[in-house]
Amino acid sequence: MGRGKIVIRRIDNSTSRQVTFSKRRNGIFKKAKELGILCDAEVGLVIFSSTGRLYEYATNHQEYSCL
Amino acid sequence: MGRGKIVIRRIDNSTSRQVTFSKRRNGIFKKAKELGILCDAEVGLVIFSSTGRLYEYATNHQEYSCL
DNA sequence: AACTATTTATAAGA
DNA sequence: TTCTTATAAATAGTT
Repeated sequence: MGRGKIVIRRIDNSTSRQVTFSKRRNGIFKKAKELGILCDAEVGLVIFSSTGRLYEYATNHQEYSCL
Repeated sequence: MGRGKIVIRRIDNSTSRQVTFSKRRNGIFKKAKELGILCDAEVGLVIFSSTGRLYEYATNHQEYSCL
């Protein structure tokens, strides 16, 4: 989705790769949250960037079943 | 995305919820794969449906660093 | 960091 | 349930 169609292969330019990583990481986290809410699913997502930085998400449908 | 705009809240109708789950699960797995390839990232994704079924994905950038 | 032209995902319908 | 398609949403390239 964008000005041009892209082929899914490693982005060689590291600046472009970092920009795309940032945009798409946000996108997939949003999708994960939506899936959890819409479909009452539990979702865990863990991402390591190529520089080794960690990003993570997990659904938290608060049940408090033991209170 | 679709014929109408939706609000992000739990889908009450279980048939609709299942259909949406199936569509969006496919979508997010595709996004996970693309992110891994495009950005050379490592991605792990685990999803439990509301019926308790497990779906999972992890990148596998084959390195064979110890061969 | 914004913008926007375009591609992609998908909600609703068949 | 698989296919279609109108429309919403994501995002690639640009500024």
